[in-house]
Amino acid sequence: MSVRPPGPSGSGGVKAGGTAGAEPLVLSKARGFMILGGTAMTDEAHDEEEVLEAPERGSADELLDAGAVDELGPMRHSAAHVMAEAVMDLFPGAKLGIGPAIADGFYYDFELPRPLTPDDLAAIEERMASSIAADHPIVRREFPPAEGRAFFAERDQPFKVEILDDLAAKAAASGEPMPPTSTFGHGPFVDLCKGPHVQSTGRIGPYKLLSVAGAYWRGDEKRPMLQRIYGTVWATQDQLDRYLWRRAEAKKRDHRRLGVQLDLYSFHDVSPGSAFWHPKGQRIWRTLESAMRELQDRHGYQEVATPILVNHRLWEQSGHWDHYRDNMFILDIEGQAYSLKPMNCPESTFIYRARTRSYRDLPLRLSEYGRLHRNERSGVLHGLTRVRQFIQDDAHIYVRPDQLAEEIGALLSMVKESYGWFGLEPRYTFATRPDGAIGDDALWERAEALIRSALDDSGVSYTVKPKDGTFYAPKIDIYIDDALGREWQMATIQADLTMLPERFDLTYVDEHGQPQRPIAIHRAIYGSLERFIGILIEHFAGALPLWVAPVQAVLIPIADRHIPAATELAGILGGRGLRVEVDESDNRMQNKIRLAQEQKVPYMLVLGDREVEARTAAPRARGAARGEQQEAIGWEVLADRLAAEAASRQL
RNA sequence: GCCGCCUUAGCUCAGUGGUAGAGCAGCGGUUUCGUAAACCGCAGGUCCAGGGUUCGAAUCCCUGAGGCGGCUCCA
Repeated sequence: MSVRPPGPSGSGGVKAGGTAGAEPLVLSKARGFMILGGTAMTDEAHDEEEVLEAPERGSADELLDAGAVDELGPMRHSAAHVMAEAVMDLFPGAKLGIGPAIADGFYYDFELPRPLTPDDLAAIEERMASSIAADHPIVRREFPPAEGRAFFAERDQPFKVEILDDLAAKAAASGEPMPPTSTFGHGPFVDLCKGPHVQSTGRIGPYKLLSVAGAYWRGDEKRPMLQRIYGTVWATQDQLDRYLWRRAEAKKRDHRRLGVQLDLYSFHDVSPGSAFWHPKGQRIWRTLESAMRELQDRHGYQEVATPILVNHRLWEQSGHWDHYRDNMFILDIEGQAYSLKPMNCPESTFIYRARTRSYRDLPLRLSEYGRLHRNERSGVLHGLTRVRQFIQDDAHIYVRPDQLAEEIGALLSMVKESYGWFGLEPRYTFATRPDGAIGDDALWERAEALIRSALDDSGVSYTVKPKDGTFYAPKIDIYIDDALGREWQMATIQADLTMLPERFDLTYVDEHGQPQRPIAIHRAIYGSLERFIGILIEHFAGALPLWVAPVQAVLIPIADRHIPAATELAGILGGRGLRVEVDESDNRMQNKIRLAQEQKVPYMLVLGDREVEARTAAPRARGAARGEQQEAIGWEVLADRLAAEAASRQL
């Protein structure tokens, strides 16, 4: 069964995913699933049982960022105004916050006498329709500043007045004259607004209101909580339908849903924000961990392990007690405050200081897969991507200042290599000193300059996030988008001249016998293993590449008499390090295939009388089209091909 | 943490004040099958927890927990 995107067929301008990664086994190309393209798929409507098919190499970006957005901005902004008009109409006395266009739509914030319900959204949508049908011209009007303020004050719009007062204050501070108050209005509605807008409300295309959410006024949790209505609007009904369809598809590849469906992990309220890893999920984990260990071994890392439960004195020394205590789980043990470690870094210094370090010892690369606990506020927990306990592929690298740039270069290449194993495209940011950081200005300036030049030397493009560094170090952060377009931080590379080196008084002896300060690089490449696996599952819609798949092949005996041969083949494949299962159930072959397909197993190997006779098996790739059949292949050749495909980490 | 919504069988969900339901999964039996669902039967429930209203609560109210959508936060 397939799912069908709405709209006319063949008109989608977006590239489809590639084919299933099945070159060694499958002669004809498996059919890629066009998750965005307009290729109409078959079948009647299925409700609960829709199978999510993966665009094999489709990225989250393709899934959500399809379709040009920029030219839709004015229309979306106008739609926000029309929605505000409708809300003012239905809720007299509503106070308006702000209402911008955003990617794929718009929102508007309101202060209302009561919470909105889904029925309200329907009523607002309906009221919007009449304003759009009336095709009111959208007109800009300027007022002298005082008049503008009075206009919104008279209409009892305190948030608008606050915005104007802030503009006035800013103008006064800079000595510039206060600009005139710009408004846009249509029909009876007037809003403080710089524009631009479409010419009239009739130009607003098909729209839909999506959700209501709370949002602090001006993003400040000390200010009132407003009600934010999110909506989407497009130039054509077809575009709107497609957007809604894409949204539904993205939801289907949510790792929280797929984790249950694929039996990888679960969450239980006895430990909110912490995953229970099932056998198959743990296999994914081990695969990723051993791949990273291998990469680290090649790059001269040494693995260490440090305690999880630590006396708070350590955190006082590191600065966490002052800067991070709210996020730490603290326990009283015989009258002493202990904490579950939220980071590995301070403890690595004990290993550094275990003996006198020579300049010849550096770089000293200590890696650690330690379990970390962070007390995240309940409202922010989110599947595997925001948890309270997790494991990082962490490392602390102690270098001489002259070695920093080269080491960062090596790290960037490790990121590139390992993300390439999954076809992920990282985005880089450079985060600078935040307010309230520890350490003196000179060290920060030096650290930031060193990172910046390492970044420039490496040739990667990056954006700067001012004041987004940690309290002890500027950093390079690497981001990925998930299936729903949310951005997640993955890898991080931090150049620490202050916390570990200064607060723990780390030294090495230079070639003149003098003590010197090393620099500590904190880095994690996957970042949190939990988060990385969650993102991977969404990226591949659960259809993990052969080398990561928890079950790489299911052997399907057609009848019970074929089970012994299937078991024998499973032994051969297992002997080659492949993870395989034999389906010994008394299901019919078709059902065995269906179940393996639903579990997104990369290969199904069918054995019937012909195959058992010839000691072959008929391979079927997960991406194969319905009805597609492959020629049987001899067991040894099959084992060679599968093992080679897994070893090469082919996508 | 804040605002709103949600929580019924292992999973997906129906049930809006009057005897707790379906499909899938599970178990038993029959079937041994050629590329995405064989057939018959059985069993399965603290209707999230606690309190209240009512003759009677899965259903209405209150409190709490967890989840979802956002906001804030995210070393």
